[in-house]
Amino acid sequence: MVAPAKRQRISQRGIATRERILDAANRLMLVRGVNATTLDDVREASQTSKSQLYRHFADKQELVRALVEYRGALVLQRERGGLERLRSFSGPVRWRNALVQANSLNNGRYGCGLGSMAVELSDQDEQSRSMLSETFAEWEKLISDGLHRMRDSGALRQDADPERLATGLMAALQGGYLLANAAHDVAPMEVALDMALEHIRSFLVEPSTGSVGQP
Amino acid sequence: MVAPAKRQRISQRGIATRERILDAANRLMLVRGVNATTLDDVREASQTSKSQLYRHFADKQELVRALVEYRGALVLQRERGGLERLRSFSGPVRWRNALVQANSLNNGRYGCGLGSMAVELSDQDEQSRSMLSETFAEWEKLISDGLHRMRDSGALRQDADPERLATGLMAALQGGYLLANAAHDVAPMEVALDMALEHIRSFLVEPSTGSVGQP
DNA sequence: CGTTAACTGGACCATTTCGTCCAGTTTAGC
DNA sequence: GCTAAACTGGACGAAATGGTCCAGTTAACG
Repeated sequence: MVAPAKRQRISQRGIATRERILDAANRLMLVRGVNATTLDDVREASQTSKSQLYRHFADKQELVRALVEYRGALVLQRERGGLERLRSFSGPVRWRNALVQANSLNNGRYGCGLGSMAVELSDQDEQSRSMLSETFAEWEKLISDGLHRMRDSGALRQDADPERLATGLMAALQGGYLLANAAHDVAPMEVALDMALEHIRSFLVEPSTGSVGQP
Repeated sequence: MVAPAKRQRISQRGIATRERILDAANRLMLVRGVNATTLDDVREASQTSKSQLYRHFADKQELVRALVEYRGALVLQRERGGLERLRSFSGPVRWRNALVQANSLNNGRYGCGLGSMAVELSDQDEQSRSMLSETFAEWEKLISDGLHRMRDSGALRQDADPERLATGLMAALQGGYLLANAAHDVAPMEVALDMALEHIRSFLVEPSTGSVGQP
């Protein structure tokens, strides 16, 4: 006989507090990294108190895991918008331009919220690693779905492998973020993405003549 | 008038101790990350004591900076061997195979010693970031020098841009490391490197017909 | 409205972690 | 060999950090 699950009454205020904590953790941990951010930092930035942190999250690890989910949802939501209507090759190009522009606003700093967590957490918390891996897979699927559509519509050759192309593009993006962050310069990210797009372009049925990325 | 710099007498034993500390820090921080590794961890793994740590390094930050140099020297030394005699396209392919095989031994875990430090330190210690950025540049130069030789010898077309190709290859490598680490599977790294090699291959004067990476 | 549980602020505790100090040992160089 | 400085072990201190507790406030719901 199982004890009836104690139903948790949750108020609007509570939800808002939880959101405020996650948002503060998100911002702080993006620039300082997860391990270098303390709970007191989060508490202060979120205008809350210790007991609230521990009411909403069992411990720091749980907060971090919640942040992994939070960021994953943000990224996937953002990407769905940009990738959903991939049909011609101009789609990936616009996608590239948006990412480059966003990253150039901080001169290449901070990198990808998911990628940096993956580096820091993969060998530290198996559950976070697995969630991040899952999120990357979904992200890649958004890309490969678009490439599938391009192939079905005849824009891409039949021998193009959307899954491989999507993985390559994702690796170029993550590697580009990493190098751009180290250099404090968005240029390596541009070069990396252009390489991946060029690679996709080589599978177009009717390759255009212009080079990628420089209008 | 400047006080004469106090010449530091250094013994063989001291050198060995310093080396032992760096080696221990290297191993520990590769798997746990820099911030999650404590000085006590390093002390224990290196079979030394607190006072020795602080004799050889002013503080943790200095140890980390020394480790950045240490790893940079290791990687560049290793890479010089593999990249120095790049002449034909089989060179990069062998290089790829060696990296993939090494990474597959840990099922994709741990990633690149330089890349992971770059993610963790770039927004935390400007000096480390700058050293890492410098090391990446030297690494890329080893690659681009090889590509230059391939171009001069007529293997690569004249319109190939060795610097851009090298940056793209490095981004693919780093992104591949990152995804492989998150997935605990070397496969994404293979796909990423193959994409970059395919891109280089597209600049060959006489493209071979076989695909890259699967013999 | 009144009761109950969610919520809040912040004092407080325990541990971890960086860093210091010092008494004793070993080594380099004369 | 002798001496000075490098070297070593480990006890110790102080601050940072994760985590607990509780008295009081606010909101949900009959």
